[in-house]
Amino acid sequence: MIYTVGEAAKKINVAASTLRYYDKEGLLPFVERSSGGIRMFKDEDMSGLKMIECLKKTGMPIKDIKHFMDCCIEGDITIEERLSIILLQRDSVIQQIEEMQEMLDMLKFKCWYYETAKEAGTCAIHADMRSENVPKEYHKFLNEK
Amino acid sequence: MIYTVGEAAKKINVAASTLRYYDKEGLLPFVERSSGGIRMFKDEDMSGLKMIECLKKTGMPIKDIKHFMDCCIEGDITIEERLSIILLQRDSVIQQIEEMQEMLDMLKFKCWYYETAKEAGTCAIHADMRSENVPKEYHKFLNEK
DNA sequence: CTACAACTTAAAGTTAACTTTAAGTCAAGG
DNA sequence: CCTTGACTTAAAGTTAACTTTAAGTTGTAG
Repeated sequence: MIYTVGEAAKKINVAASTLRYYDKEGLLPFVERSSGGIRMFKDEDMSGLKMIECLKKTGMPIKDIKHFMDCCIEGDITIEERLSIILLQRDSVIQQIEEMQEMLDMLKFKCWYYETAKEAGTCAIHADMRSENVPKEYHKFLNEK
Repeated sequence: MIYTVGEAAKKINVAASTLRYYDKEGLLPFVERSSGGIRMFKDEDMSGLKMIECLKKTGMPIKDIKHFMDCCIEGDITIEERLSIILLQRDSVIQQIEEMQEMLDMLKFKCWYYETAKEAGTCAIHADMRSENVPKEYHKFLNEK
């Protein structure tokens, strides 16, 4: 199956102009062209696009993604380099998830805070709230003065 | 305890210029000034900064954060609005974590892919790899042709 | 063969979130 | 009182990642 830039873009849910931009930046060295110059995305190219999306969504800059894709084209001599890039990215994602989890905990605390305030009709309820009336998991968010 | 902009910035690990920028954008309506015009961050202001950091790190645009902080200043009449903002942000973070988890799964698969290729000395090992030699959790990443 | 939607490029424009610069002011130590 | 480092503002500059525009080409359907 062959896709044009517009079809490929729809498949991975980005704008066609984005794929053209990626191509210009060298992220798509694997994409071939028709005799008339039209980009032809093969099925195997789509997994390349998914890899790009994965690296992009996990915060890798375009330039670093280009480097990785260049390594892919270079072949087996870059296996170790690619492995170490992916290992670093994996660790980065683990950290990002941890940080997001902390942020989620804070937001959950704030949900509780505002739900409690809503019931009471005022945020003042929290000014003299006693520790034992605050769920344990939220204690770390209480203002230490 | 009172902090200057530089001290407050250090405490939450951002640049002082960033806090001045936030102030200019209206994110810090709670910060008071000395008679000479110097910003004075109180201890309670620091938890406001932490809230801003939380919203920023979870992808909320500066303008929306400003709106939230404005609501905080407005008082109890905005409790429901603040609650619904936080609920939406909480749901957004849950989705973001889910997406990151999917990306992590893909990166773990790629780690396995390159570790296997490294041992074999070539990525070609994956061309005719049989499904039963691929760990189950990675089956979803195998190219369906 | 012609129309037309979707493709092509280069170049300019956009947006968000800062960061830097320049010129000047504040406040604490000696 | 004076120096000095950190503060102040307004305005300009930066960066990344696109997006839009303009002018032209390709390829398919009728």
